Amino acid sequence: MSQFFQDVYEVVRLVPKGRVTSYGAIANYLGTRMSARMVGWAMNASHADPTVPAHRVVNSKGLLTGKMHFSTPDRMQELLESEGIIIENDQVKDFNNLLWDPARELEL
DNA sequence: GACATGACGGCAG
DNA sequence: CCTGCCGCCATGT
Repeated sequence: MSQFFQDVYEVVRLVPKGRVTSYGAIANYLGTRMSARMVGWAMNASHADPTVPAHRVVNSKGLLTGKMHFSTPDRMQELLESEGIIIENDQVKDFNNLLWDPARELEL
């Protein structure tokens, strides 16, 4: 496993329950900045690591773009709603307020 | 080795 | 508000 994966997983695991983060936020925090694709790629491999709350990772608009990669397409929404997050039309409601940006939250 | 693709993001039109 | 294009880096054909 590359250090990149471990880093991504670690950051995702730090996301508090009931909060979400975005690929771009993680990419920015890791330094890959604009290469959010790599974060998505890393998440694709997160299947091997169940300790990674991948459902808390959405795209910059709060859309559950990766829900299709879970056991069932509705699994992601289920998990999020069970944490108190409201999903509306495959999108995190009040996303801007729930967003947990490591580059911002961890810097305080 | 070239070309297409992807859990993305930002900017231009 | 919606579309299209480019950048990014690894993977599959």
